[in-house]
Amino acid sequence: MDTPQRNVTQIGTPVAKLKVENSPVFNYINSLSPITTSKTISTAQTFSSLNFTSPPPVFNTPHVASRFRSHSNPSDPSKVEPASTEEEVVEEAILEKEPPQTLKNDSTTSNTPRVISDGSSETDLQKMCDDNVKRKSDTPDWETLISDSSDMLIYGSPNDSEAFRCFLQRSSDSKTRLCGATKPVVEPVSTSNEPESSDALSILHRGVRRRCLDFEMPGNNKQTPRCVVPSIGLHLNAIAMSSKDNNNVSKEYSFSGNIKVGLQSSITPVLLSDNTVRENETKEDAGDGVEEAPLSLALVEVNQSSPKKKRRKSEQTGEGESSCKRCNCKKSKCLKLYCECFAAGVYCIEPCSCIDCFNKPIHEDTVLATRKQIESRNPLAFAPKVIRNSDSIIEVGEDASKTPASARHKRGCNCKKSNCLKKYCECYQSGVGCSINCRCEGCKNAFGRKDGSSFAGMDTEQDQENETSDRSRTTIPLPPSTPMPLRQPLAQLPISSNNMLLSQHLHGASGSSSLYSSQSFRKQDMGLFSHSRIETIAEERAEDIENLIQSPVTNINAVSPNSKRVSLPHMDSAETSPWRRNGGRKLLLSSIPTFPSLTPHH
DNA sequence: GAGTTTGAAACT
DNA sequence: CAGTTTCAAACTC
Repeated sequence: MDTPQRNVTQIGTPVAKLKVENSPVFNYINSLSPITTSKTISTAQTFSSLNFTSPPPVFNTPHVASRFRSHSNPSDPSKVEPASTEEEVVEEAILEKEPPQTLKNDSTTSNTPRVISDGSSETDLQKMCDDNVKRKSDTPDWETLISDSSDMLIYGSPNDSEAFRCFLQRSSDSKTRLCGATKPVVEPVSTSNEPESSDALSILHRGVRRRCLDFEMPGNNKQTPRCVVPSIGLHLNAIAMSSKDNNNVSKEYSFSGNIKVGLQSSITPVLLSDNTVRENETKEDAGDGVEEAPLSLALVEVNQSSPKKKRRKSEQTGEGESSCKRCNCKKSKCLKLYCECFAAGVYCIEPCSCIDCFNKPIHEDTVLATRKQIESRNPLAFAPKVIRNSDSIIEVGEDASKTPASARHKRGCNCKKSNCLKKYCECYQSGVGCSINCRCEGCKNAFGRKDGSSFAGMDTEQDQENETSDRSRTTIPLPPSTPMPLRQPLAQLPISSNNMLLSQHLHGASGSSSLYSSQSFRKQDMGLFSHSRIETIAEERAEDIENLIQSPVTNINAVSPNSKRVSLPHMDSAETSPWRRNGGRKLLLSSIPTFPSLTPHH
């Protein structure tokens, strides 16, 4: 291993050249197809096949290679030196221990980062992903290992900034994602100067990945940029938020799980500090600061019993205790969105009371396939359901102070009988007000009515006075866990929007041109940045975060031309979605394209 | 804890 | 795309 690595690494340096040329490795490399062959096209196709939109022309991101290098270098840390992308790639290929596969080598030797440019189908990618995982770990027990080992092990992303970087990279270069998919191993370490631990981390990360369907939670700086799950990837959200117990949080899927959990799960309207949240989430990891929300949550739950009761308990008590989603599916095999775990992008875990569950690492393939299928039907199926905007959202005819919530349910609810006053209502459940996206009847959402005319406590009852005015007057039941003021700075992260964008991008939303994609990425990046940043500075002043979030774009998008409340631009991802029936929404969405290009927020 | 209600998801 | 069915959570008793 050392030899090849060294040689390869040194390729390009005059001194080493002679040695290298005599090296078997070098010979081997020479025997390969031209290294410089660019497979950008095929790569694009690959993405296409994956339903990814064609990646922006930002392909030659060296980091991709470097990222992969990380895990392959542990054997020779000293060799970790700035090398060209190609070199790194080759190096890795060699270290891969895998027989020289034409395809792979082709791709690796191309200028394009090691995206598998063989045009393999997503299925293939998934397989490859699995293969890679297996190959690298060489032990099928990682999963078990991971499960057994505490999350401490798992979330060892040593470098926040690295994670963040990864996300940026990913967002700016879909290829990276693919790479990640094909190379599930996380390599935040790659550039983190921790070669000696890279292996372990990789392993751990893999474990994590297996633990949850999709841990990409950009906001979670703790999270390793495990450019992982082939297809999806978007459920960043999910995960963390998975805590259904946090009534309000449940479906928010914010990037910054920590923050959001704190925000919404909290009984108190006060934003919980990151620490607070952390404590609730994972007491085991207290202080560790490296746990990832999802997993930690899951782990926490493992220690719990009677999911349902616990959940209710939690809800009722309003405890900030967050936990993973726990389902109770009986017929869906936890492979449908009915299943909260599945919907949240996490595997079912012990506390789940599901029957015949397939949503487990063991059935990873099935899960992924199913997800893929669902996403093909609705690209945003796994996108955050709640879009938490920044304060920029302007409530029509409302004083900002009256704004029920800065967040809105992506698709809106369709309540008929609950008046949006019960958790049947997704808006209410999420702790957000109904919006024009909603098709609810007799909306009395305590967090804000569809017409944006009321807010719990200050409900004027003027509108809708006709119907059940008495009811609404009586008392507007608040959700189990008292909703926090949704205007909390951190609660307004444009998080989900990113998700959606990502989603769109990944699934090649119709008509998404390169330019568009690029813009999406911009947004994404921006959002990611925001989130990551937020994560990173979780303890910094909220105002800072707010500033961070309130980008021009956000502001612009926050308001529709007619000043009506508008969903965030990412909604545009659903612009053509068949499942969007609401005409009003379409109208709003149509205005999106007019938004000025996004500028890199960082 | 069992049964009912509800609305999202899935299906046709 | 609308109507219907299925499903599981939320809720009630």
